[in-house]
Amino acid sequence: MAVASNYIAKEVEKKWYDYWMKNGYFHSEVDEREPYTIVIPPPNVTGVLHMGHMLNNTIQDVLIRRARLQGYNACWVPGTDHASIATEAKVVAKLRAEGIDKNELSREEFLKHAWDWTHKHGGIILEQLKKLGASCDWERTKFTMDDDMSASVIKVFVDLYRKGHIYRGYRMVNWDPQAKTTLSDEEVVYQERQGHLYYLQYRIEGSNDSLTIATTRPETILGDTAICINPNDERFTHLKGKKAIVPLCERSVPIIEDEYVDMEFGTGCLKVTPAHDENDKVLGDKHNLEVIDIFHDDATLNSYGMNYEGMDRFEARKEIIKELKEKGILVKTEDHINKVGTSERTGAVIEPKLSDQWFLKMKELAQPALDAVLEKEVNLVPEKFINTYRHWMENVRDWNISRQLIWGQQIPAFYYGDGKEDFVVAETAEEALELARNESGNPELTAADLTRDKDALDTWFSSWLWPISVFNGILEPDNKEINYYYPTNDLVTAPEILFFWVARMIIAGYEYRDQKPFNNVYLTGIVRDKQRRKMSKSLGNSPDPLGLIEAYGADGVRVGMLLSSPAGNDLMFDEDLCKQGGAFVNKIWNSFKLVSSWEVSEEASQPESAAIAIDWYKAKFQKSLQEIEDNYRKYRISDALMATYKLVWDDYCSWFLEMVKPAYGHPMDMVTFDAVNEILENNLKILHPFVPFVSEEIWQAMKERSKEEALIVASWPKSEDFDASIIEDFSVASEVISGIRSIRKEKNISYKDQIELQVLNNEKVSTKFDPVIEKLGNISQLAYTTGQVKGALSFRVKSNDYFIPVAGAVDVEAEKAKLEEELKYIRGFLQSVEKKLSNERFVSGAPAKVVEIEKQKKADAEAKIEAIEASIKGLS
RNA sequence: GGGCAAUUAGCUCAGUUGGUUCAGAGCACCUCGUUUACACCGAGGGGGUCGGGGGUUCGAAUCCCUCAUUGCCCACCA
Repeated sequence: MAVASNYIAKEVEKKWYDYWMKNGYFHSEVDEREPYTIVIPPPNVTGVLHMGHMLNNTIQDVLIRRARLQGYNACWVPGTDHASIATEAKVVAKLRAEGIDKNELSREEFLKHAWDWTHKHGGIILEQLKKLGASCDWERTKFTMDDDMSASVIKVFVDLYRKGHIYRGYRMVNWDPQAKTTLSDEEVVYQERQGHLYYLQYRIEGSNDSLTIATTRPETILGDTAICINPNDERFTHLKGKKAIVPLCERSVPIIEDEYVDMEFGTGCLKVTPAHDENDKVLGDKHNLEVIDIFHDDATLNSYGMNYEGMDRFEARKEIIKELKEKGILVKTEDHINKVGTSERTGAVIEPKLSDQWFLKMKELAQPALDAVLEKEVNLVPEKFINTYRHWMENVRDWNISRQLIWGQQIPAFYYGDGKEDFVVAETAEEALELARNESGNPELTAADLTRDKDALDTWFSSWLWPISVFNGILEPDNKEINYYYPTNDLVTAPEILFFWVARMIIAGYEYRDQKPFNNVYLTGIVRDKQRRKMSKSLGNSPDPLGLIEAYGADGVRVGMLLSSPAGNDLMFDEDLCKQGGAFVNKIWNSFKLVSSWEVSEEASQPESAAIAIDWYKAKFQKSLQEIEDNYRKYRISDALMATYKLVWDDYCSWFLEMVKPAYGHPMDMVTFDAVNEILENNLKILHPFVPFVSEEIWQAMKERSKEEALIVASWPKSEDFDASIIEDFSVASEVISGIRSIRKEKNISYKDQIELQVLNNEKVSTKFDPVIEKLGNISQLAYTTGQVKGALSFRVKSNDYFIPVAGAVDVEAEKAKLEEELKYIRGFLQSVEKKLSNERFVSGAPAKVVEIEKQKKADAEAKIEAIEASIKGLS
């Protein structure tokens, strides 16, 4: 078969991806084989591929391809997430650019725009994954807003409500004023910002006295409903029971006492704003304080803002500071670093806000999920995340699941009256009406009397069902797919979403399947740049993944990603790694070109060197295979790759192929050729998970190949016992060859010129690899000698001396000096061993085995010294 | 403030229960090299008192204490 002379990744990769797709190799159906399942962490439907996805999905593809080769029914379910807040924000921005205000649209109209947007931009990311080589079962592609997925979410909501796990409550929540929705605690990112601490003077009612409080948010004084002091603070005893006047709005508020107040901080006086601070809310509840919310939903001031009404909170802060300064109320200003909560999605500064929201009680639900991880039912890789997981699960707080958004599953709660509690929860409007009639005692209610809750559910409230709902296990809990594929095997994701997603999937798994959702969770690191900065769009430090694939090939990029990514450690991404990956791919390709260039002849007989090489490589392959298997078992993917890399590059290319390479102009014998092809096939199998494209290309181009039609569905090599002694022998032989090389180099003897090699064999053991040494050293004759060879250059391997006669070029003194130096080193070594052995405490304290080893070392050293001394004698 | 990790060659990292092969790998670097696949190559080489200090032990990169530095998570005192 003709083989292209240059490896062009781009053409090759497209060709084989299409071929795999056409033949349905990625597709899985329930059958009698054991399943191996991965569900993809669904990326944002309108997102584009970033380096984190590259890493993540490369690992998943390696795992799934290996499982496929091992004969499992491998199923990798792909899909996307509707990402309610992120997508809705994009749609709102797009509409705004077109001059359309979201608030003027009906729910249905907005949804139509959102779906249009989703259809237009959705799925780009999945197409990008194909370029990477991801062998997902595309026929199973799911979207968290698919009808059945949404139905599952609604069913679960209703079920949890009826079980009493979901409640509606008026709580302090994280409010994103830009998206005008609440966020869960996990969606708030705290950032350190340089701010100020403002000292403000409050008058004491009915006196000329005043007190000073410190605040970082002076605009919130308009919502103050108390001043709080520590009852133990003697500085303020005289203020007890009095009232203070809030500046600007001149409201009279009580001075309350609570030990919560830190006497050391600021002035020891705290202003209490229950509507805008969680801790103040707690104080407010405890002391029955009035709650004054001074903001609109978009964080502009409302009527409590007086003449600042309608002004944005930050603008208002500036103006209020100005006014306070003018009026002499602002006593002083200090720099102060505070942590500001921001929205993970929009970046807006979060405003604590009181509102009616839906919550899921977590404590009880979390227990089985906590136990599962602690008892290693579910393994976290690396294990260090168990601690973090436990800490979170033990302190889990109720989950705010409602969002003031349209894009998402609408909460199935229906209001039938004016009261806060006049609602029912049901999967359908019909059912809701039925329930409402019962609850209200009014059989006259009609569908028109019901109003559905406007809020949508948090996106994670759909993703937490993902491993179940992709197999329709919520709606049809007994269907054959869920029973077959669930629990899945491995989940590969970023540690950032351990709580957002992983923990909640485990919770849902136990609640709805009474079983874990996956056996293992592989937590990848965060992809950072060389300066350890997290890769991000805003920093512009993230390379374009498709550009990398273009430049180095998908195989090259995959190798690059994996070369330095131990589980759980951040990955310092460097494009050079992709370059290295590309070089590896090229090496593989060229080694194949070499093999395919050989002429083969029925008449040729197998050289001894080739037979030995084959025996050796098979043993070496088995040894590496065991290492590789072990690395996979421990999820040390980069180590598995490195072991494969070294086996192929060093052992196969640098040694094996050189050993079996036929002499110039000579054909290769059939026995060797068949063996080389068999070896090549096995190499390709272990390479395939890492470099699927080039390996398939070679597989398909091989002249001699097995019955297996495609590498992607071939069978993983079997582990066998191997002969360790031949590997030992080889390592001696390779040292001998190195010795020959260095002498050739030293004396500038071309490899074209044959040389003689004589061995003074002190152990009287000949090496199996003599024919190999002869071939690779281009030795005309390898002879054994009983004495030192004069007029020759020499080197030593183990206790044997090797001599290469070189006419008139021997520097006896230099040779002698070399040996003397070696002698000196060994004597020093011997001394240290003897010292150890003469130490009574060592001999009696250490295990016999260890003492034995030391004794052996001593004997070896002594033998070596003797041999070298003999050599020196022989020289002169 | 609380908790958890980490600190080994210029870089990224291995080093399982303390003791053969324990000071390693890959890359980078330096020297040399057109030997019939590949310069995305080949052959050699340099480079670390295993963060500092102390302790346990016959013996410590490995166990204990302490200090330093870094990272992450949680909490969020105005």
